Amino acid sequence: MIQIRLQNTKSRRKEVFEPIDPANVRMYLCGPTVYDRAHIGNARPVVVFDVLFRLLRHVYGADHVTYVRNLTDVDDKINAKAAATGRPIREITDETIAWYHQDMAALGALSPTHEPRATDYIGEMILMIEELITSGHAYAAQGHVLFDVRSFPEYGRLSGRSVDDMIAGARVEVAPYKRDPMDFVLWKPSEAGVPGWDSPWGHGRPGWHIECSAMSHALLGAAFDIHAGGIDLQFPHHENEIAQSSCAHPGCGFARVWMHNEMLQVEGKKMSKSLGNFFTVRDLLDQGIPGEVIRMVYLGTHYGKPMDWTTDKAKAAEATLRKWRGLVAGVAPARAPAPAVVAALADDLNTAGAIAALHELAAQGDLAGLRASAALLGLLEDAMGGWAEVPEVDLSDLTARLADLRQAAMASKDFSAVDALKSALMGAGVEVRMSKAGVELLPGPEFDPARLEALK
RNA sequence: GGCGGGUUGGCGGAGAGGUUACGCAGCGGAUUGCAAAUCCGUGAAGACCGGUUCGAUUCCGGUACCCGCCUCCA
Repeated sequence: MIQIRLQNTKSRRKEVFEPIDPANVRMYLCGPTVYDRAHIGNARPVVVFDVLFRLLRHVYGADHVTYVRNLTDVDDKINAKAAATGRPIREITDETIAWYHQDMAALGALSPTHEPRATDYIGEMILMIEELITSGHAYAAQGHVLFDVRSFPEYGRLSGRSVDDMIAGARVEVAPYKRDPMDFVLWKPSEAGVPGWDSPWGHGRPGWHIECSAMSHALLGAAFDIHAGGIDLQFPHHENEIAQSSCAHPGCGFARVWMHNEMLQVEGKKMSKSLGNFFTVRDLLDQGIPGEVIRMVYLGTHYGKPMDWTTDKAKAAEATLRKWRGLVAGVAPARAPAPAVVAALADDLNTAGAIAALHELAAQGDLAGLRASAALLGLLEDAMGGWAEVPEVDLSDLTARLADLRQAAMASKDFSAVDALKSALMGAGVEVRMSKAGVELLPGPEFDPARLEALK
């Protein structure tokens, strides 16, 4: 059995991964709030932990891994969008979910085993909140239910801070009904026009954090293996999840390993709408950057480090993928990925190291191995290769013409006509290869048939 | 203010206490009418200051700078 080691945010250490049940390895990833297109920062954890999913399936068997990624379809941002556009909430969330599925599929992310929608688990959330009240970890006040952070001594452990530290320097929402400023909302009242459900505390809706606690419990149980997400979620979201789940199901342990990916920048700066460097995945796809290329760029940086999205990287990734796709075309994948690639991924998901190992395979000419290994990273798969296909064109006439011109030039020593045709061909994106053996023309990535017409 | 991450050759980006990362670009060569593609070869690094060590870019401490979270945002 391959030993997987993962950096656990909870212990701040790289630990040997030992599943609770090797026959059912369980992971949970915090998914999107569905009010708008996913931006490229949202997509990083999806791609990174898709590789983890693939690795776990490889090691424990495809039928022995359960991957849950939720869809948050109840949220004030969604409400705001509905109010601003006058559209029904369900229409907005359904549309956004469809976009999300398209965009993540374009990045080669496998579908999770389960994709629960928060609104389908309101009952479970209410039940969990009732348990928390009963056990003294939560209290109702003025239509709200709040989690009592002082009732959970470990609160703050994941993010390495104490409640007192946080209050000292933080801007916290002061509300008269809170016992402690750090107490957070489990349930809040819904005014007219805002989605709400009947509950023991009146008509209302859940707070943000409780959904993940309720859904992970429903689908993965009180204890599971891996909980992942962006580092920005470490506090407060994951901290609050731990508090809720640990108190609702004492002694179960909740998630064993917490994994967090670092943030993404664009050309060295924080991505933000105000800087004008804000991109959705769809923006990049529409610019003609293939999903596989975006994926390759993501995997070129270890997930634990900040990643910089640059157009240079996209170009480099595209060139590499094009080269590899050319090499493996028509080659059947080996039965198993190369040990070096598996070893790199098993070492805390070292995707950059794995890509280096792919380069080695390519250099050694182990194309079957390259293909099988790349698949573990979700690369070089048939389904994603459409972008790299060169158009089928008959260039035999032009090949013959160039060959004849060259033949004549060899005798006359005047190559001007040959060079003229050559540069015209290159201008049309045709790769021109001339050797002693003869002339060869190949459509390149920039191939433009329209420009070729002019040569006829 | 509190918590956390980062700083590696021209660029991107890993591992490892002592032995080539790797890729791109560059340079030299083969090949070519010239190129392209391909192949061979090659220079180049680890923010700064201390400590541990026979030896550190790798471990420890400090400094500087950058970034993130603590607040709706990933």
